[in-house]
Amino acid sequence: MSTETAARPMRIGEVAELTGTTPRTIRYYEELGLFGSETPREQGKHRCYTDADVDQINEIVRLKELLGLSLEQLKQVVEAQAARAEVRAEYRVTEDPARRRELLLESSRHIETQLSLVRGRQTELRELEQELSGKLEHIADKIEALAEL
Amino acid sequence: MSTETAARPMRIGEVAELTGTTPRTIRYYEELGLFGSETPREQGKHRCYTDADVDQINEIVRLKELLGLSLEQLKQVVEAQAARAEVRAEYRVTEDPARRRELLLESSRHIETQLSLVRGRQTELRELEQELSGKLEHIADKIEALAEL
DNA sequence: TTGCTCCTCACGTCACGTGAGGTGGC
DNA sequence: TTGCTCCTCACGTCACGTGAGGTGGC
Repeated sequence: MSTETAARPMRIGEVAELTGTTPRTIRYYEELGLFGSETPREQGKHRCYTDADVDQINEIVRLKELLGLSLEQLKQVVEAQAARAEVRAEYRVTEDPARRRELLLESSRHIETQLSLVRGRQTELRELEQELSGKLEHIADKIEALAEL
Repeated sequence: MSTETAARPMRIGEVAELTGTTPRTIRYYEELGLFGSETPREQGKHRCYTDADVDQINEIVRLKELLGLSLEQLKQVVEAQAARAEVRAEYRVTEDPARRRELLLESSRHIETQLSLVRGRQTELRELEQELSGKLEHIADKIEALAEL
């Protein structure tokens, strides 16, 4: 996603521009716990972000805009992702193929849930598109009929 | 859209169910002027709706949900439609082919604007779908690799 | 040191949700 | 007449916008 070579730290204004949001929105998402301030930052000091944070915010914004998820629902998505990342780290150590398989299957189910939401929206949009192009065609016919007079 | 034979009048609760909204939402849209109460209804009496109102509300809800338009933007869409419907009625009387053509072209432009919004969303959803199915494939590969152990 | 961006309240807004108390119409 | 749905305020909520007044860091 990000083409940065170094993990240059960023401030909130830059992150807002990169994600098409505002500083207020980013602070609000942080307040709701939508992404983690691992390093707890002293009160009053500037927030500091990495490329990974930009990716995270971009994903949140996209799921919100395109699928119409609420921030409460997005929090659950994010928490599920974090939980799987943690377990993944554990299994990388334990090396039990059966449980690794289990974990991978759970990830699949999670992604498939999102995919079905995406496809549902696509279907609705296709229907809307059909209706609109139908209207357009109807108008085109009328214009042609006028030309033949 | 509607399969009713008679134009049976409806009350707000039924309309809410048919459009997947709530009475509150419908009253709010009316308050903002998103659809017209042609017959000005005496204070305190029940609102009365037709199948045409149901269609209108369904369209508003769909544009809002799928394209993410605000109610302010939707009001402009609705007003533009109403304006065109009025002019259309006029031209049905006057019968000037040149002006009819002009009006039809304006309708086309209006619909094309909406179509481009729909297609933009479709592109974004396709990108999201690609990413998600890419992830899914990646996981499937990993599961296969585990099976080969 | 000067500017700019950032900080934290805190109130405003949009799009409704949710009662409270009362009336309409089959 | 009884029930149900509807009515109108009016306050609450979610997802931020928008200042006000002050501090951080290149």
